[in-house]
Amino acid sequence: MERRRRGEAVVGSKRGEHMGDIRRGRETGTLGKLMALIDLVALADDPMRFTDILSQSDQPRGTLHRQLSHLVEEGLLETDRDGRYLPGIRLLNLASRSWARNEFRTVAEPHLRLLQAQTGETVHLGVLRGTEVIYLDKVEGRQSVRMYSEIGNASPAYCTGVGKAALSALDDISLEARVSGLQFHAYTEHTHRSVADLQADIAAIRARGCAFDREEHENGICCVAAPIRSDDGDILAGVSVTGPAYRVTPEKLQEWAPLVRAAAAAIMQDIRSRLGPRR
Amino acid sequence: MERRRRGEAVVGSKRGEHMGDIRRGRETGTLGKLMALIDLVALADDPMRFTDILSQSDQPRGTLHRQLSHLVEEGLLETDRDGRYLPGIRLLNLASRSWARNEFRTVAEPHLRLLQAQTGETVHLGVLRGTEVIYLDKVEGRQSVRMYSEIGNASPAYCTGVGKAALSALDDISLEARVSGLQFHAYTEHTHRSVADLQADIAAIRARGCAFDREEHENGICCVAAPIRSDDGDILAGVSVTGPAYRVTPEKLQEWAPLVRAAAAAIMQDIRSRLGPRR
DNA sequence: AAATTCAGTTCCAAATAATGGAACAACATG
DNA sequence: CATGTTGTTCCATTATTTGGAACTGAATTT
Repeated sequence: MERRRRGEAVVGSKRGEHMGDIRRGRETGTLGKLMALIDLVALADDPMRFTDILSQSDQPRGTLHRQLSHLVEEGLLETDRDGRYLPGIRLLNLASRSWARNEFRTVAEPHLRLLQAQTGETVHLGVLRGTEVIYLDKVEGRQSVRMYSEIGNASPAYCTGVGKAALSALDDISLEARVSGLQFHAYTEHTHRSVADLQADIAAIRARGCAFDREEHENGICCVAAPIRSDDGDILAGVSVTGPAYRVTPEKLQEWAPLVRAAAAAIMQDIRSRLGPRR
Repeated sequence: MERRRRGEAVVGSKRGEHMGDIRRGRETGTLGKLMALIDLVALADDPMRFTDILSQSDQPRGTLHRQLSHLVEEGLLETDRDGRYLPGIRLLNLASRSWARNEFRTVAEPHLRLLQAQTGETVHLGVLRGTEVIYLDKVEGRQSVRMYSEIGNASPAYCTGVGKAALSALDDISLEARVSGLQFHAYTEHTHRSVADLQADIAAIRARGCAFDREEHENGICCVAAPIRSDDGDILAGVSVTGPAYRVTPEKLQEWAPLVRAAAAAIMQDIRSRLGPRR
């Protein structure tokens, strides 16, 4: 009668907390199963052999084979010379358009640049998606390392400045709904360990108007972030200034807080006028 | 069973003309139809309303509605506040992984940096896909503008240095197969107008070991590029040095040609040793 | 205010594509 | 050579997608 549920049992295992997604309920049929496969391959640390995928997706061999063939055919996956599966460059191509014309990002960009100029440190823009933050943009200073590696990246909301800031813009009920049942991974000794920890922090963030990340996600990295929210609650995001702990001292964080809040406010103002209210 | 490679007949030459819309959808069943929709939305210059999509995909209303719902559900598309469809950020997220762990790109990266340091101009790495080039990486000098906008971008092979270089690494038969029937769009007054033009250029490129682009794609932009090919022909790509015509004079192009060829050679060598022969 | 168009949504029998089991290659490995 | 491992193909069964039509709801016209 009921076919087995896709996704759930399959994808999550690898690295704890991916998929804070809120897509319980609706099924997307064939597409959902294929996306679960893409996720599986894309999230893996190495190219996957057919058998690896077979063991982690509970599809029968024949079915899986056809599914993968279709994905390869469409360029969403590729095979290396050993026949192992990798994410395909078609994804890159689709993403570049998604990025270049993202309205929110476009509107925010000048403010990110200003904030970068004011602080001299790296500025991030990220949107909340479920309980993860996806970085939409990044403006770096002089010592530019690699850019792309961060854009499009998903990180847990509970241990990043942008993520916590965005969460703080939710009302209590929505917040509770999102974070309850969250798995906390101890990235550093400062990472929040429980929902209670997180909620306490978020109360402080609300009072203060900005979030701090003092080496919660990565040792030696600190940031200040402020929440961005559209009036209709459609956009839930954050902007942050990030840098190495030795440069970004607690005093600096305090000093930058107003600037970051101002940037967030300016972005919200621009959203209001440029993107307009719901028509 | 000899499936045909997709892309060939499809590749739009221009931005505006979203390829044959519903390409031969049947190849990958449901997925193919959905991907055609994503393409449609991603290639459009503006968000599309339901009706816009309806008129350009020959699906019945009910079907289209469900398809779009599924795509939105999976985050591949999004709707703005007017209900119009846009590419979704999930694409960005998937792509960032695709990019960060792309073996070829990773291997090439240090050589791109070296070439950038040697010339001081922007260095590109692109792979050939059908008759388009997709840019995999970019290393810029001082006056860094925006990065992401180029990575993942697809451009016609016939009017870009990287594209022509990559094409030159094909044997005559494969080349003929790819470029015959190609539509030539006159981006500038120097853009090739016909297969014959292109083939003549490619003969020269083969003899010379590198390709020039003297304002063929964009006015005021010139480049030198060299082909990259793996022994098994699996990888077909190119590396280039690009800059504004006033800085990148014909003499400079000549001067850099050996450097670009050397970079390409070094990348090929690394591919040979690092990615190893077919196991 | 009623009528008409337009834009989007829902429904369900019929068409079609996906499924899953099993058999089949192709290649290592003991 | 026997045996296991990995990947591929086939096809009756079954589930999913399809497409036409009917419905909503909002804007525009009469």
